[in-house]
Amino acid sequence: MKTVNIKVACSSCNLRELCMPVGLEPGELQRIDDIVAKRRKVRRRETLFRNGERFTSLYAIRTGVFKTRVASQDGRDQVTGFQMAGEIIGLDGIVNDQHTCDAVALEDSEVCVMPFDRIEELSREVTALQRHVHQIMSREIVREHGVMMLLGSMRAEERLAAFLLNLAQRLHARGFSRSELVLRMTREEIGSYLGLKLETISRTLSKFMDEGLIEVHQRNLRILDPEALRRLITPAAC
Amino acid sequence: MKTVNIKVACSSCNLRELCMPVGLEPGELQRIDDIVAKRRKVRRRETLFRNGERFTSLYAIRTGVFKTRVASQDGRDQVTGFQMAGEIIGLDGIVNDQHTCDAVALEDSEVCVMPFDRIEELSREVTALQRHVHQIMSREIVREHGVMMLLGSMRAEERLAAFLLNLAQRLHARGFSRSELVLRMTREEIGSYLGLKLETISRTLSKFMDEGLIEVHQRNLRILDPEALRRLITPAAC
DNA sequence: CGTGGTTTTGATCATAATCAACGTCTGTGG
DNA sequence: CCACAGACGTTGATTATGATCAAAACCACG
Repeated sequence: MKTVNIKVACSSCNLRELCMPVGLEPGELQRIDDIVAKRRKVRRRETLFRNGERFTSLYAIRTGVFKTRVASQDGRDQVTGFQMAGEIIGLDGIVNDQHTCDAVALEDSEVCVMPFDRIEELSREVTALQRHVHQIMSREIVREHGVMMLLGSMRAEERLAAFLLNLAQRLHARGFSRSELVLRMTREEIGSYLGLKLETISRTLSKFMDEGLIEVHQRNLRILDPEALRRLITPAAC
Repeated sequence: MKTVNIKVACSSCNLRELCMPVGLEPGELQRIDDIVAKRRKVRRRETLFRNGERFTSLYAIRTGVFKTRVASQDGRDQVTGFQMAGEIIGLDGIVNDQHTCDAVALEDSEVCVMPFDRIEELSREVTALQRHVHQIMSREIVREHGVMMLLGSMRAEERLAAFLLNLAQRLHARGFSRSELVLRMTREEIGSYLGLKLETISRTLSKFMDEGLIEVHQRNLRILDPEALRRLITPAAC
């Protein structure tokens, strides 16, 4: 486990508009700096935490991309999300003081480690932080509602279109291109997330390409016709 | 909107082992009584809150059963959960100060209304309450991971078996029979929750009956062979 | 420059959706 | 209390969607 003890302030972090400090006053911001105990590097394919491990901290992603996955007894597993810079992971561990999923880095990554007892302590004093913690958890619940909608009532093309648009939108919010992106995950991981097999992902991407909606070469993807993708998701929007 | 202002104490509520007061000391319990502003009755088919409504409160279910559902633009909707006595609903509203799903009573029901600003205020002082609020939200996140697993990687029979066992287990925790239960929801609602059509639910129930796993007459259901249902979910558990 | 993981594409199959008809229960008003 | 309408549930026949099986191409990496 690689950790770095150099203290780096949230107040000077370029993610402060996306991450934990959102909406805090300058004075409050300084206090948040204290809860980031340290940083930790996680290399590609390594786990940040695993199902069954003791829960101690939430993690703010500084760089890189993670997937979270849950496993059933018989080995099947389900990707429950892909997380990128500024997003908080580890919330699943709070309820039983142990993690219930694995967090795996999809590329070499770095996270800020925030011991949860420190968060609880500070959020008793800093109202804005308390509110923010509640919002982060609520946002995750709402996101999962969206995934349930996806998995429960959309067809393969709709799921993939929604996935690509969501990815592009989140990357754009982080200063990347609105249309060009690199898939950090395999077709199989996308499939697991969307409840489809990797062959279906591959075929559907090819279909989107034939129709001129996107351009894909390997993991590099360009969205050519975002409006057409959006129409796929909401067909009855006449 | 029917509301009742008679104050009823959590401390004397028969749900105190399941609901908001879990794990609180007697002294803390009294303070929680203060956050239950009032009760509200919701009749069958009526909504407790709707997508788009201003978020003000969390609700603890006292009696009855609810479903929550999200809707896509084009009218399709997805049931995201069924909630019963002692469970807390409304968490989706925290992030944007407005609800993002509908909560519909499946039978005449009653909830305790807990204004969220009061909860936040009190949980700054009562550590056990703060912890509990975090656990409730984390538990919901973990539950939704389970639903994603269900929807993403299980077949119709597995989904329905898991659903029935989960329902029976939760009812049993509330003092009802471990094996006998009344489905408060239609086949269509079960189907929406499980990402299946109502005909598939009906057929699969019939199949379970033919195989002697359950007995169904209308909404009345008896689990005859819980072990066999469990084996359906984890086939490779040899 | 090979080796293994990843991706594409084709052929076939299985599962659940769809379409359709009928049966059954519930609740409401006469 | 009964009759009726409408919602709910069951079952059958057929179809569509995506899974599975298989083979080959491609790429990244050591």
